[in-house]
Amino acid sequence: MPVERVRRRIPEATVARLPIYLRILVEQANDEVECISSEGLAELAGVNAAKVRKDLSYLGSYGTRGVGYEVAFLVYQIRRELGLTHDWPVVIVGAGNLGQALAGYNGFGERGFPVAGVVDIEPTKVGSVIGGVRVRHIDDLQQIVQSRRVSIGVVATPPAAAQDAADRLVRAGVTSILNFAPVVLAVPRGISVRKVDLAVELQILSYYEQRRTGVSLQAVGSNDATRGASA
Amino acid sequence: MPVERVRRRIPEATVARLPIYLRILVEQANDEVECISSEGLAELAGVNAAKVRKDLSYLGSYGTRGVGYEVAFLVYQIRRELGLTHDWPVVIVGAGNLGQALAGYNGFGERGFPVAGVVDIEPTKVGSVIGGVRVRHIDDLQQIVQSRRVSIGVVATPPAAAQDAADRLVRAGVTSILNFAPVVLAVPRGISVRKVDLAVELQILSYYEQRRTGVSLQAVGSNDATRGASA
DNA sequence: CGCGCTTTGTGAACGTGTGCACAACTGCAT
DNA sequence: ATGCAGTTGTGCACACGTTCACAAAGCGCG
Repeated sequence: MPVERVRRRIPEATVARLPIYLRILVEQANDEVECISSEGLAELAGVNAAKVRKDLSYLGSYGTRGVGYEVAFLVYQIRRELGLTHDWPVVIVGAGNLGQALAGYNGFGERGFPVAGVVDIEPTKVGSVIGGVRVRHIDDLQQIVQSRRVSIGVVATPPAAAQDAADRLVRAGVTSILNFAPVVLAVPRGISVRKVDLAVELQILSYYEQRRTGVSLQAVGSNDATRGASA
Repeated sequence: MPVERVRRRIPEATVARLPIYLRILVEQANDEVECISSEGLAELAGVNAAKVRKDLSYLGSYGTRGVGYEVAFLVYQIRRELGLTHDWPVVIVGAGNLGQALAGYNGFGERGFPVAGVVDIEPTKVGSVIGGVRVRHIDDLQQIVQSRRVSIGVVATPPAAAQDAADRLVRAGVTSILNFAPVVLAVPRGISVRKVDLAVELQILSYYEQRRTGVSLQAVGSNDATRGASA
């Protein structure tokens, strides 16, 4: 086997599922489970077993036929592939409702994304402490990004301010943005943007809801959520 | 032309984009724009013009060749298709950080998803008022859902409580769930679930971030976010 | 040591989504 | 009227993602 194989490209759909597998595997490890089959992991992740196997096969052949996958080893491999071997500090722009909730959400830090700073453009918000972090003025953005080596920025501003926030993040040197504002951000080539739009999610649910009650059809859609058989 | 055509199925990918188009079209209407071309809409939405045309064609042939689409009419048609002709009250389970932020976020109500109630299992949280809504005990869930005809529930609890929250929502009569907890929910067939997992989004960004810095490749992935050319 | 049970890894078929390219059509100018 | 410039609607080819189905391979037992 080659010592360090050339970096293979992993399909986007798979990349989006790896974090789910990872979370489940970590839970299993905490429960002292040492080995898991594709079937078992699939059940917990709410997906097809074949999909799990194909997804994991992109990482390499890390399973044992007739046995399954060693949990701890898989955790290590997925972490490695996702670049989670070290922390990624993030900076949050916008100290409103959402920004505060995000800063106060411990899940970020726990999962390797410590909040390096929260900034706002409003002088009245500057100075207050949320989630153990003092809010600073947006003019300090560059300083925070550079001194803390931040490469991920979170936009949690009102819609009208979002593009400006993104521009400032990019200028400060951030190369990935998670956008919570209901706005399509324009960014230079090479900058990754992902967006989370709560209203959009609700509207999608509304579509299927309406469809269900409208006619006697129960075709139900989902992103990649489970439709299990429990209750 | 048939008076009321049988309900055609709209591809999931298209359903996910319609809310984006809708938001942009409403903004355009506010700016007194009366007519827009697929090209123009595509630019604003950060997608391909052919995709816009194909998406809109699922609604029917509502454009005028050589001219474009009448903004107001399109807004009406998309609203109708998404089931946004009436409000969809939502109930939020979990009055922690996130639940409070969601309840206080006006964007929900403005976009047709008024918060019918916030519930928590913790008696100490009950009674406080957030976002103009008084937090009630989770035992009141059924009463809220039925009296206010809620069909959409939002799970904003800690991970360990999420499945229980979902079970209660389903028992109370909710048929769609938006899940913010980092947990794969098991629900009965026929219930729609969508999930928003902040840590997962960050981990996906981490993957591309790592890849970028690791080797000289700039393949950049995104959900359906734009990669515009501005700055 | 060999046999049967289990589970992986993956080729191949299928389904969904994307984007090009162009015919069909509209509206305007002449 | 006629032609021309502009834009839609869509057939088609291709890319991507999912699922099936099965050979290859490990494990344990007699």
